[in-house]
Amino acid sequence: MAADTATPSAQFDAAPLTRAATMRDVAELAQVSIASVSRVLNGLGVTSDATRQRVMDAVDQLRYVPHFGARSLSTSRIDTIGVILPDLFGEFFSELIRGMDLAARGHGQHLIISSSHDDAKDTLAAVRSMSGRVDGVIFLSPHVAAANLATEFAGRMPVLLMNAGAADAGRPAIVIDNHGGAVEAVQHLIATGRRRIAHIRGAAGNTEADTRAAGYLAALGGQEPVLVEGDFSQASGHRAATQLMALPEPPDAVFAANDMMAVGALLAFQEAGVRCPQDIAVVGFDDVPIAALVRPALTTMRVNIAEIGRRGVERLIRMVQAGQNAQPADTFCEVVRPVLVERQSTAAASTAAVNKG
Amino acid sequence: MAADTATPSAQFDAAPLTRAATMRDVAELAQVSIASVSRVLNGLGVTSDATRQRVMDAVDQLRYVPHFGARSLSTSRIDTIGVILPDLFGEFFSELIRGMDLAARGHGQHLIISSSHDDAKDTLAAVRSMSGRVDGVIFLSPHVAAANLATEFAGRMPVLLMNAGAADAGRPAIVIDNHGGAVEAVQHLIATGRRRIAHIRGAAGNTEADTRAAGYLAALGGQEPVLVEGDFSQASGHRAATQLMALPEPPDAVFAANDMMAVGALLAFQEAGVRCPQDIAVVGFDDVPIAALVRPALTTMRVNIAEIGRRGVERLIRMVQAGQNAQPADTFCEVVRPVLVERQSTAAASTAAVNKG
DNA sequence: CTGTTAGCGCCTTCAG
DNA sequence: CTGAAGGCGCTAACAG
Repeated sequence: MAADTATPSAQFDAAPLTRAATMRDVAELAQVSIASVSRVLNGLGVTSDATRQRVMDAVDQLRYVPHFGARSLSTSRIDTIGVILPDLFGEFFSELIRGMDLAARGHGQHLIISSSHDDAKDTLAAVRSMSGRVDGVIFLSPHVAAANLATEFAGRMPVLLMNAGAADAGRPAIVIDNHGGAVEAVQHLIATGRRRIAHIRGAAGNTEADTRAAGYLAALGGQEPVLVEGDFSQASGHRAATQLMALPEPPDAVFAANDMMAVGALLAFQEAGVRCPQDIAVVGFDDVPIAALVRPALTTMRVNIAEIGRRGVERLIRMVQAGQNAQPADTFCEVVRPVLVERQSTAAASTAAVNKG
Repeated sequence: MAADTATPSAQFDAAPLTRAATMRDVAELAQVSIASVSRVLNGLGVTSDATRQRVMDAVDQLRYVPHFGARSLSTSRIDTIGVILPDLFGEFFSELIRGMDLAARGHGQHLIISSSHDDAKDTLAAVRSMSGRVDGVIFLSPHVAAANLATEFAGRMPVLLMNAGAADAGRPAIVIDNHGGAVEAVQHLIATGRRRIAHIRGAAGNTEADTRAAGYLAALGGQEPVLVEGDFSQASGHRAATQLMALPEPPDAVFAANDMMAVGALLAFQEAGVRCPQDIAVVGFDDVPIAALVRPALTTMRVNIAEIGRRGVERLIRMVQAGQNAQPADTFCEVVRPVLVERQSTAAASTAAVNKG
């Protein structure tokens, strides 16, 4: 181990703290040219072992860190991707970022994020403030029409849409297969012997709600639809379930458009003495953590959020690289299928009896 | 292919898509000097209305966006703060980022985050890859000792610690008052008439667990301590509760070191026919969303995570600014107190009878 | 293998 | 009020 503070030879560099060390400082200390320093640092070109060693020593001693802005200026690379998010639900948000960050890091990219944008104006401002410092943007805000984006970014930087409803925007997108997921949920209920399946849907006008409801209707087969509207909140699920129980011909199964409403419904049934899954089966959507914690544990359609985030980042990186090579962009829409997670809330009649806690 | 480098001025802006517009392009289009463009864009110096207008028009037309790297190079500012996180629990993560992002945006700063670092090596790599592109770093990883950080960053850039246990690192920090929170939780149980209070603690060695357990012991007063160890998971809470019920003298109240263990305990009591809050009261810690959804709803110590994130960012920004003015750094430890949220799980005997669903 | 030399895009004195 | 010119730190040709 060498001396800590500066105590070099002839010339005194006793005050390196005044200013961040620069490549030139390293070059001087190592007695080489700055070009050599650059080569060593970037592993490009060829350098003698001796030179490399001297440079590395100097770097350590000076605690040199390359100036990002300068590098970016001369390479015209940013190695950063931006993510613009709406006001997202806890678990979703963190899982998404986890997946994105993992992928980004794996590709030597940084992630700069801007969250909680609940109106179009706000969102657009975030986008603007990002441009110039990111190679591309991933977009999850449902508040800005794809059209706005198109004009804002036309030919400027790659944009990947991941908002629900971006399916046919004619731009690169990754979306969750809400329709397919709903179909599978209903089919599962049918397969486990349920004969009167209701749907607690999300608010009309919400793309996700609409698509899931459409899937429900499509999968019903000959059964008569029973629809109640909620708003994705637990309370609305509770209310909806109460309505369902009051029907002259109550259902023996419920497909809720998301887990929170399903949980609300479970509580309502419990309070009313309606047993789940014996008297009524319940399926949710999303597989939020609480789905596994409620009793009975909730069967649901799991959306692998982290995976979606990872895919998004990798896709965007490809787009960025393609853009640099002036290759034609891929503007198709990638679809992610939710998978069924079976738990107690839809156990079939025979096994249902076993349900205890 | 075609190397049409020179595009004489007489022509208009037919092909600006080849390359991002630069300040020089704007200057030419607006028929002014680069300096004027800079003045207009930054609102510095003085410019005639006419000039300003011409510049703005050109900016719009060219969709000019300043090159971040170039600006950063000449101003030696980054306007970005880095956040390094461990593998965080869903809700905590998202709330924290929400608060941070809000504060950062309010100060014209960007947030670059790196998450899911579960070992020291990984964490350090993340830190390194950030240095040079952030003005300062907020640190939440418990895996890297403050000492490592100190040497890694000594005098280079401001670092704010927000990991549990950073209280006496002698560096700027913001921590949650785990001890005080635990004390308040226990006092609440005492105040509502409980006379034998057990604690389900987190794993020994975990700073948070240790501190909360210490708070429990300190608040007990004359009561005899009853300690069971868990690991912050719901399952461990379930096991711990089972152990407690098997005691010759079972407790009439439980303070769990976090909500997930409290939920596990609630389920265990429920399965065993032990009524909450009539037979036993339960308090958690954190106030995760599920705390309000379980039945009975869980009394807990709420930690305002978003607020902590906001504070952290604002503090770091102050540190950055102070550092630029070479002012003495504030290296004290800021403490955030959790607040008690009363729900059904600790209702006193008299009101407990009302509890129904 | 190594050093010299232009810029990258922008800000900022300093003259006019 | 405006323009010209130098430099921020780094990379990437191009000579030696």
